[in-house]
Amino acid sequence: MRFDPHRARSSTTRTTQIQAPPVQTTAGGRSAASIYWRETTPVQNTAGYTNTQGGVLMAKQRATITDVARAAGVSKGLVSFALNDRPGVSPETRDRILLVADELGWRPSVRARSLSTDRSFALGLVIARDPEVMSGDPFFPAFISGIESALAPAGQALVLSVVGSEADEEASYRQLADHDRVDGVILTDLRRDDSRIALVARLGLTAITIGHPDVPSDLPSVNVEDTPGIVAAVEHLIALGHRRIAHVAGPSRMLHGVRRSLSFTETMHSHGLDGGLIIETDFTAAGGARATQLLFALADRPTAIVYSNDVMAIAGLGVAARAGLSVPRDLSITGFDGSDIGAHLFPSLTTVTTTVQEWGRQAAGLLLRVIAGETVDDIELPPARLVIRESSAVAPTTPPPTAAP
Amino acid sequence: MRFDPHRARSSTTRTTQIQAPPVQTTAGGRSAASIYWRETTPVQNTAGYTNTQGGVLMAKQRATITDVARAAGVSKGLVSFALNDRPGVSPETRDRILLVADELGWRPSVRARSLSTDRSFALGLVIARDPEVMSGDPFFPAFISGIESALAPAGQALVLSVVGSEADEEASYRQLADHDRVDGVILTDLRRDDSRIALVARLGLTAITIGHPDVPSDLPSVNVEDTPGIVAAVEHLIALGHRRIAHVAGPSRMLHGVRRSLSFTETMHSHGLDGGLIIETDFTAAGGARATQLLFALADRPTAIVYSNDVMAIAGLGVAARAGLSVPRDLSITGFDGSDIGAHLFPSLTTVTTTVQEWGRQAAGLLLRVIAGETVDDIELPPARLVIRESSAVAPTTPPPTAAP
DNA sequence: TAGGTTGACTAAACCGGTTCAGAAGGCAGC
DNA sequence: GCTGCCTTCTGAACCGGTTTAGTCAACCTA
Repeated sequence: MRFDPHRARSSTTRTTQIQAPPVQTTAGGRSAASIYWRETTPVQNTAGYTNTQGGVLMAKQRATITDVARAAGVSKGLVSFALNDRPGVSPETRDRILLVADELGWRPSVRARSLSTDRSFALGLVIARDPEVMSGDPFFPAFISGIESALAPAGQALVLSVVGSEADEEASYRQLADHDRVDGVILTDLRRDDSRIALVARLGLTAITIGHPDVPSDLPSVNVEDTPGIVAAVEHLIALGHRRIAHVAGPSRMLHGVRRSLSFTETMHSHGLDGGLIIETDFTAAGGARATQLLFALADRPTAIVYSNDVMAIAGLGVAARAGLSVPRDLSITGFDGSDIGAHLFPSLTTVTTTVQEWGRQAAGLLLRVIAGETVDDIELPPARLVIRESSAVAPTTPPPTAAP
Repeated sequence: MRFDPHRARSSTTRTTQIQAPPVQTTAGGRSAASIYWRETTPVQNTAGYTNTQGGVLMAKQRATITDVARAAGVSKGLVSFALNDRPGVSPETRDRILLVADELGWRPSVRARSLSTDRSFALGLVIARDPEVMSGDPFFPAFISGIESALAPAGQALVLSVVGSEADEEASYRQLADHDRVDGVILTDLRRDDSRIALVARLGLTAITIGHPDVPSDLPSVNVEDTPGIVAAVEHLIALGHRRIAHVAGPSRMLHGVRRSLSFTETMHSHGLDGGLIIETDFTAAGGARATQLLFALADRPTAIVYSNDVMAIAGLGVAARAGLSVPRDLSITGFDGSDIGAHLFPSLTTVTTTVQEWGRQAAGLLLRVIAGETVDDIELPPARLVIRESSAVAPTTPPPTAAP
């Protein structure tokens, strides 16, 4: 066999010595060395070879398209045609090529394909959240798991980037684009006047958004109506006799935060109530607790609080209990997220739930179609809906204790 | 300009028509079309070109190494040498090449580099958890954010795979390997007799583990001692006078679950107490609630419960409150995770905390060094430590109500 | 002055795919 | 028999890097 520098090179990077000579191993050191065998499928890979050379076990190489071509007695190009279901290949030849490819256990090299087709076969998701906020937030695990369910069958991968600040976020998108890591990105957690809409255009990244941005955007989107959830929560509380209802909102620079606040106010108005009190905070437990304390300090504290996520609502439950208020007797509370834990609290949490996993699945599917060049429509998912549990009940008839003379 | 099929091809995939002719757009349909400009840096990219052809705006192409070579008046190979800091390039030439590369805004193509060097410049993480379990679990967000902090500066990416079952998990690793997506993977959530140790070897994936597997393994690992946290929790409770202490454990097929259970029992024994009661469950809120109910049904119910995660502990607090037990007066509770929300409950949750983000950072760093071929040592991180809050207090002196005649 | 060495550099192969121009052969039509 | 066309297939270019063999001039040594 001819000595091929490349083959040798890639082999040594793919293999390691059976036993590192002691002299190379520093005391206490350890290398990740292990002998392995690149797995091949059914029949023996005729293109593979084994060879010990200088104590190095050569890894069996994966079959390439050239191996398939040689084994099938045709040219590389024809193999490519056959494998990509393109016309110009006779049925018999096509079958033979497919058979041979299968026998050799051939799998296309995503790397080579990427280089020649200028595609990455991967999608990107950049999450810009303080880890502290992300912990306890049930959104991303479910969302990512939904994305995955659409990606894996399509042979695509998800490149995830988690950054703490919005400055790092831009760098992250830039790196994805500069390195051609992904064929498109999913923009989530839209903000007011979100600079990412322009950024992805500048970077040449194909993108879709979760929700409609508030800036002109050509990007397709997957939409979930938050508002029916908030409306339902507020109307539920009003129906229970509550009149002084407060809203603990997420950051107002987040679009969904704004929308929830807005629909909170609108619903209050449409029932002839004043706009209600809105406290803006940051989605963290600490923020939710602080906001709740502020509300309790008011002369006429609200009899109900609509929180814009479950973590803050749970913290609110804690603050209420600590203040000697009984929920729901003295105070009703609603959350937003439908997180699992809410059902197991005492009192269990009335909340708004959405099918986050489905968002992920639909978003990934949509983006894949856009990348494939299809003409797509925006996707509307079932609106958020209210789950009534124990933390909401009829408004107290007596004035709340703190408002008593 | 010569017509170059490849350039034309890649251009059309990278650009879209300024305005899709109405006839191509189905009613209500919308394409993600947008004009963009692949961003280049400082000086005008002399290799770029603009051109309208048949109504299609050609994107400015990114400078390639060939462009740099031409502009610097040297060969491709020499440019590669200069850019990779390899010997054999005169200082003046090197400087000139670097200058030219910078002026052209040249960025190496990760794709081309991947193909020729047989590396992916990415790490993989496969998470096999039911999304329901993952929601509310503060581990992964923090862990991933730690990984990212080590990866981004190194120009590496994280390929994440979230699957629901262990069967899908194997397929996921297989796909990462088959597609050469990553240079290595981080194995977390080790199980008893974990098949992944053998799997990654078979697949030829470089890997590290979080914690020591219970099977022979050559893989380097990042280790965090769980046990001091559990030991501290149990000793804390014993010091408070508790004698009947139960443990609500995670699945026993998970190694960390086993270790926590074991050190629970050992600590009990070493203080002359019986092994305590251990209920195995699944880390979900529902599981934690169920286990707690079981414990309450006992004739001599425990006066303290050590939960192996915070979600279950929080559910336990709910069950206790629902049963009319006051925590910590009638029952002490400890969690495990140090999740944010625990500090804001009433009573706030005594828990065990670890620096999960640091695990991620160290794990990614270690794996990168292994991939780079360095000889590495296992990494030991600071052990978990107990955070005492309000949910644990002196054991009740009177027999618990349910045990009363 | 011939021969050997060194340093800087070029040319070309190579990674593993995709794509296109064109060759070869078969067949129909005139 | 010639032309034209279609189908099937080959050969080669190409994506954008990395790496090696080899060229060439300058310098050193005997």
